[in-house]
Amino acid sequence: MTTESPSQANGATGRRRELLAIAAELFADKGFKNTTVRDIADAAGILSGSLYHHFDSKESMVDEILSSFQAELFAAYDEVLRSDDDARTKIERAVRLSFEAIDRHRHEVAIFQNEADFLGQQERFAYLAERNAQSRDVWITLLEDGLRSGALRADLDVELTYRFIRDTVWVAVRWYRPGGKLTHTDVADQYLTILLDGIAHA
Amino acid sequence: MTTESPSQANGATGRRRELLAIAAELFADKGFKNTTVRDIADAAGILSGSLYHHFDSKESMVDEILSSFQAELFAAYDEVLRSDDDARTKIERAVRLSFEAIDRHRHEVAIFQNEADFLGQQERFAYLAERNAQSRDVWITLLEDGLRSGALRADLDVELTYRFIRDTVWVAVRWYRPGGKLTHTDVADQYLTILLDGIAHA
DNA sequence: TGCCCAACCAAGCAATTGCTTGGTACTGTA
DNA sequence: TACAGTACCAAGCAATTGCTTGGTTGGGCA
Repeated sequence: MTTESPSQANGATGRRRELLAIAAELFADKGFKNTTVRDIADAAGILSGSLYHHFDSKESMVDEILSSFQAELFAAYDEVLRSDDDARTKIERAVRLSFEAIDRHRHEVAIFQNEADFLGQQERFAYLAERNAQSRDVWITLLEDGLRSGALRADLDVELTYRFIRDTVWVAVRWYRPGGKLTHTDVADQYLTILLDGIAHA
Repeated sequence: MTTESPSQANGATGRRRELLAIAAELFADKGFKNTTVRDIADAAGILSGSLYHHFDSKESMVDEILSSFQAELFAAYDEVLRSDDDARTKIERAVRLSFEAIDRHRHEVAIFQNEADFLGQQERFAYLAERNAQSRDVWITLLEDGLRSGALRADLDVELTYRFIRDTVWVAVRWYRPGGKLTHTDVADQYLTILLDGIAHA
């Protein structure tokens, strides 16, 4: 069915990685559906048909991009969850970790942000919805721990707070640029200041 | 050029409004590029070619949807700016006004959120970038007034604070559902609490 | 009764889309 | 030197796309 040899079916080839990186940038900039296989091939300096030597389909490209990124991201979340830091520190770490992910994998984050809803309708991408639920579990756990320990104010709506944090953190991928004036740490510092203590004068 | 009679060229026809509402829902759900004229026509119960009796092109549909919404939204911003409320009240009003816009025009907001970057590249949609700059001006003004008056803490990065607020408010369109358990006022209340005073226990 | 006109249909065209097929150039290995 | 395997090209197909064209329907008005 596939033209890959067994030894390379895991995508370890250098050329595969290159092509996936090129595709990821285009998917992030123009959207998955709005990026053609000819766009990708042009950017790679080959003909569109040649892409099918490396990949089964355009879908399998975005699949590989998203699933490998998600695996890495959730490994990081798990480490925070399992640490013995106090509740507030865990929340801080989870926020910093997310901005760092934007810094290191902006294309992947952007694709997930823009295409998850649409792709998630297909069975092949059902794991996207699962990962979303998993992410929610992480945050709800962290926030409820914060409430219990007294680190967070008691009148918070945990579900809404989770949504606000998630939205603000991940949508930053739209404007954050690695190598720009602000580092991901700068952004995380400022956001944590506002999130924890508010913008109003004390 | 167009098949419209002079008396209906402004889009006041009932049928035009219906078709635009149908198109707006589809554009919001599936994306502009990913919605075909046949999708729109099917949802309206007509054939795709019949759409061109009402509109010049698919682009002119999304143009009409976005430009009329933007006009309404910025009229509301202007009213807040020109009021003689204090800085903190103005910020609160601007936030509430935005959640209310999501409640009343979710399709339009969603389209603007998802397609502005892509559409804005075309000259026809240059006004989207202008509106964006205009919105930034409004918020930067409000925040700087807040700093000057002492309502806001002095160590804020105004530009970053603006981005956090803008992102959190508008991305709520992804999960807020009119008629659901939470009203737009509930959401605004909770967000303003967090934004102004933070989530940490005092 | 005759006419107008908004609203729509039926059919199809040209461009673009994802993908397929059969073949070629080059490289490393036995 | 023969062979295997990677990476690619050249050409094109079937489906889908936005949009066009010429014609039909039915209600309102003089």
